Amino acid sequence: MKKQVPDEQPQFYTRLPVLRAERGMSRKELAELAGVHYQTIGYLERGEYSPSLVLALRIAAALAVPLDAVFSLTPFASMADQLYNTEGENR
Amino acid sequence: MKKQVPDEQPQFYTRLPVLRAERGMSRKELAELAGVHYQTIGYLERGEYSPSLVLALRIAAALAVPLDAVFSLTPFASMADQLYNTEGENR
DNA sequence: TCTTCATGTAGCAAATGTACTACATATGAT
DNA sequence: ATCATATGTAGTACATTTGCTACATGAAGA
Repeated sequence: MKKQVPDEQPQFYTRLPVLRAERGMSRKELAELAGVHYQTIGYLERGEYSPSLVLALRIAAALAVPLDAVFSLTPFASMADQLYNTEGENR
Repeated sequence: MKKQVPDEQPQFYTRLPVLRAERGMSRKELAELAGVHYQTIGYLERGEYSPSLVLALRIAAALAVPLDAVFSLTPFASMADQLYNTEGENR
């Protein structure tokens, strides 16, 4: 069964929605690229469960970025900040 | 149940044994750093099953390398080759 | 309005990850 | 010879992931 409410604090953080938006992909498209069910992408974006390593690797490959750019144990800084904002402490 | 014989071709490749050896860590030590059971590390090194994303991230963190340096969907080139061998095609 | 597409919610069934315990073997040190 | 450590094998139990199906909603367009 899925988590109906994400009451627990997240096990991981993801840039999936951002990266997908940047590429103008729907979940369905990304899912097909990664070879998974399109609902699975939704569950990941909503943090309803955390993926397996191979799924995460396939997603990163489909987005053409290293895995650490998509998933992390610690929160991501906004990419805009990283690019344009000197104040951005986190990487 | 675990895979007794790795008859299927691997879902992923790992440098875990090499990296662990370089650091002179036992599986037990690494397991404690990553917060998992020490048998779990063994299963991963033998390719008996593939980890969850968070476990993989914790292991990479314990080894102080990016995840892509430890796990990959495609085979790794030897680090020695990468460092000393111009012929090394793969990264 | 009707249709399509993207997204959310709900549930079930099957596969898999992880912890844990126990035991076997090899190696190195004392 | 004994002991400790590192590693492999086996098996059980439980939680979680994943695929899949179905239905609801909202937005965009014809």
